[in-house]
Amino acid sequence: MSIRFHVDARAGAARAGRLLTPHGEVETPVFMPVGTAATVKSVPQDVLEELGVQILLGNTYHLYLRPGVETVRNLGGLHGFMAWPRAILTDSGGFQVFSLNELRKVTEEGVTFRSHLDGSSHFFTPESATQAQIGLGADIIMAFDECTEYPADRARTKASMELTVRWAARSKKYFEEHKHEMPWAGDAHVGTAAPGCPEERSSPSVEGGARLDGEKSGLRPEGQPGAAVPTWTGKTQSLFGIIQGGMDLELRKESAERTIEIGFPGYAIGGLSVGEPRERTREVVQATLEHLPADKPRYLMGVGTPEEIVEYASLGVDMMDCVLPTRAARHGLLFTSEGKVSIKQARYTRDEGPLDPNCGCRVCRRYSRGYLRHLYASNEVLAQVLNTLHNLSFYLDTMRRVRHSIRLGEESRFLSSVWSRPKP
RNA sequence: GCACAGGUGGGUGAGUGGUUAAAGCCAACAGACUGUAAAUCUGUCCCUCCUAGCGAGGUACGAAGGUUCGAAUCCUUCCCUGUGCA
Repeated sequence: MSIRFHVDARAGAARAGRLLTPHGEVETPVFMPVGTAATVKSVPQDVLEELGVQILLGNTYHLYLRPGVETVRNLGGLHGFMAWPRAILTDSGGFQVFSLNELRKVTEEGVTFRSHLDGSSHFFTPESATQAQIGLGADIIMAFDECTEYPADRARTKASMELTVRWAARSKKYFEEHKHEMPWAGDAHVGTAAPGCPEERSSPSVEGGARLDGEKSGLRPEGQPGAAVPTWTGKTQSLFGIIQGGMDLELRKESAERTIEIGFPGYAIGGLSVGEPRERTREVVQATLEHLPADKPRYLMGVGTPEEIVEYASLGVDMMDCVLPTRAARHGLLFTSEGKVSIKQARYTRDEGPLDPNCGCRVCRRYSRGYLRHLYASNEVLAQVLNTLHNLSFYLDTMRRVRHSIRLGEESRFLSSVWSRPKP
């Protein structure tokens, strides 16, 4: 078994559940911080654990270019490499097919990319993208897809969606034939336990239940070098399929049906948040969810604002990821219970209050807005660290409220329950 | 005191007779950011007025005079700064 998913509470269309992965349990609905280059920019992994991050996202394209899949594999796979004991999901590089628009060429066989780092040419196919992801060793990996641009006419959307379906089948075929090659498959490749530390314990486990509320994982005793990765003998990765179809509800349905027919342990809704109006996003999400199996995790890729992730969770989405909290933080935009705060503004220069009076995160407990504004204005790296810490805390806290709310069955008061404080 | 080199908008620094209210960078101010080519990007950034525009006036390149149709740019004197020599 690779992953298991249990829905154990519902509130309207929303569901709360548990996703059991080889690297611990993930409570859903979950927000997954993005750590593209094997790092959630500016936050160390142990702090992410303390924040309660249960699963991280990494990016195949970036890691393939640097440091290279073999390097990561040799250092214990992504888990060992970045010393992250909990779950990881890697994106296939499909999104880069979209975002690196200027530097790519798509054919039936695959995509030719020009590296944004040195201009070198690389050819990605469903097979190679899957192979790379197997090498990286994330718990959940994604089929190689084409994220349809917006706007796109029906013909283009249909062609793109069908290409993604064919690629999904190829990704799965390759995966089934090669999944045993993952870095931590079986006993032979279990990370690299720290020398002289044979009793290094496996940390999160399904039975023990990953402690997600701040307890240290005991990943690596202090002063012990070497990546000690939790072992998960006999466990394998899981490959998720991705639904495309642009803004066309029929094509979304067809994409869902054909992707489900191929068969995956989880399904993602891709191709959204690419510039379309927010109402359309909601509409497409809602319509697409109807065609996804209720017993499989549903992952909405690339969203959203705090309000949006709550809304999508209420529609029945189980997993979401977004660069917004981390990137916006680095750019001085902070999400709070009282709305967005652009901490760079002059009005905060002498503000001695906390960033968010209703937030219990380490940043809000300790620092003033005036100080945060100063750090940002002074271009201090700590500004990025603290800002990211807060935004991530806010997102994670929001999702905790969502889960709690669902478990209480507060379907009618779902949103108000989550936004029990002044709404942004 | 003498000899060089300089004095440009909040800072720095281009510009050496005419699309120059004056490049670029920084600062300042505002905005954007949604499966991360992002510690990034965009806009504003002398004053006043309005019909808000590649609009109208005004002020501005140390100071004062001068040459010229026209000067930040050329000339004169003065003031100031740096360096060297006394």
